[in-house]
Amino acid sequence: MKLPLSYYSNQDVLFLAQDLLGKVLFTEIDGNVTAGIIVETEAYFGVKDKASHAYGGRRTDRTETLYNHGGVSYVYLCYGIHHLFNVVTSVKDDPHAVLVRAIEPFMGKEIMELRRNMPASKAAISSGPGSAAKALGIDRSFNKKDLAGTEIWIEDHGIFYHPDEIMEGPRIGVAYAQEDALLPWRFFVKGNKYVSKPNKI
DNA sequence: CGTCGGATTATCT
DNA sequence: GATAATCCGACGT
Repeated sequence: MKLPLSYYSNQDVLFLAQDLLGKVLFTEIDGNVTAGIIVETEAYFGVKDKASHAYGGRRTDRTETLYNHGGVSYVYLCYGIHHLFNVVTSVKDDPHAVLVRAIEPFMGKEIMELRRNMPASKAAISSGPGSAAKALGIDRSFNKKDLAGTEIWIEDHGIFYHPDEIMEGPRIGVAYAQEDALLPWRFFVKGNKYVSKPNKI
């Protein structure tokens, strides 16, 4: 069930960004397990992607996480408020990553409701990368964690979306990346209510 | 329903 | 000192 480390060493981040749709992201914090089905992702294409923190091979204290072998988490603070969770993929020194933008609550919904202070029936509880991370209790202490470990991991529950159900479009909030902002590297499940807006191409 | 702008801080220049 | 892979409450329609 738990995805092996070898899963993340695939060097095709565009494939993995789509393949992660339907996989289930778990966290365990102080004995509290929460999990959500991944329904929206974005691919960040390493050193060649102007929207990537590792564009041009940039290495800083923050981006060093991205240069790990695939299968670790990359969590950073955005706009001073929001924690964004990424899956580092590919091999060591090839800094590809997949941003998890939305999840569908799957386990521990009551805990998510407390963390988000809203009912799980509301799509906003885990729609958008900042909200999804908060629902799962992810903060910067989850940076550089082994995704085959016991604090945060991803399982395959055989949830499969037909290719017709997987939509693609430009990534969100990356206008600064110029021509790379137009690349259709955002993937989401058609019609799923937890997908963040805009949920059309 | 849609649009607008303030929040809040690690990180980089 | 400026920026940022965003969110949410306030307001107008």
